[in-house]
Amino acid sequence: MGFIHIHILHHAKEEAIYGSWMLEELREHGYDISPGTLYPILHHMEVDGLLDKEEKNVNGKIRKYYRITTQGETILEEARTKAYELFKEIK
Amino acid sequence: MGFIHIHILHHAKEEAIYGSWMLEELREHGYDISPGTLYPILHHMEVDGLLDKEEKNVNGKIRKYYRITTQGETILEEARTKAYELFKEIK
DNA sequence: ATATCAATATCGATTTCCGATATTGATTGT
DNA sequence: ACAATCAATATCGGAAATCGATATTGATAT
Repeated sequence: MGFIHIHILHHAKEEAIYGSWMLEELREHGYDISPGTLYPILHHMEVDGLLDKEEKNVNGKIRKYYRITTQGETILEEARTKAYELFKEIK
Repeated sequence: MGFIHIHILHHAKEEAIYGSWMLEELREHGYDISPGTLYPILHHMEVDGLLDKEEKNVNGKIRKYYRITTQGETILEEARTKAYELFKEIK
């Protein structure tokens, strides 16, 4: 569970997200993640029951939207707490 | 530059640190880092000029203390700012 | 000398990540 | 109807990071 996972869960809780949007979001915060890293992570998190997938047709293209699950929210809270612990150490 | 690096720089700024102490410190915060990961990182950060090494005899054993360098402080500040950016996103 | 002990170092195996390229699939133009 | 288009997603071989079990170090005590 790295920073990327936490961010995915966080945004997937606020609204439905999709891959390339998430890539752009992370890039804006200085995190250049490769698509070859992100997409497998999204799949894995779906299989693990942290995300729900819904396919939507947007401008004639299929886009896969992910939303957080109840289990994902639990994991997010745990990860948030842990990240905060670490962060307050160094701030 | 992951979280581990930031923590190393942070603690090496406050006081001289050594490998196994750092391992314990991270473990207490739920980060189980392998010695096989940490020691090469310390060496690398020394070569990169972020840490200064000083060997000391403690209870008849040689211990290698690391302190942050001026360059390391610069890097730490940058990393701290970036980490804060990311953290305030998810808090 | 040699046994001891914590700390440090090593290295082959595993896992994770990169990034260039391929694939997908509904729409548009002809 | 069919090919071209385009953004989004998927793939996969290579590179890099990490693991963890084991080896090494070196001053001290016996």
